[in-house]
Amino acid sequence: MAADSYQAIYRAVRRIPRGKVATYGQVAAIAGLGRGARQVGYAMHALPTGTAVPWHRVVNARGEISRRASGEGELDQRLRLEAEGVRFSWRGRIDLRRHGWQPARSRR
DNA sequence: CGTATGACGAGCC
DNA sequence: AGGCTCGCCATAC
Repeated sequence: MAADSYQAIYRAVRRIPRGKVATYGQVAAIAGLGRGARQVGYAMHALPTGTAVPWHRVVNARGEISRRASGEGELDQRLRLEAEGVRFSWRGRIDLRRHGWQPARSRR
């Protein structure tokens, strides 16, 4: 089984409010992994189909949907986000200034 | 226990 | 601006 780290990551992802997105690095920091952004990606990849975790709200630091082995998931993620009101730019990027989730105690 | 891998990130060319 | 390389670190083999 995957380590508890995954559970911590999923917990962090669940905190992301609807209509907002968080970066892998951000989730990693919240989950206590620090710079384990890659591990977050791993955890997402390990998610089963039909999971309750809002994995689609996790994007990379550029506000784009990360490239994965199976290209299908990318489209699914975009559709889910748009359904929540997240707007994509013509280049397929999300405006993090607008949809980027900012957990309490964090400032910019 | 050592090596390889990867849904990332920041830096350099 | 766009593309390539190196670094971080947990998981898998």
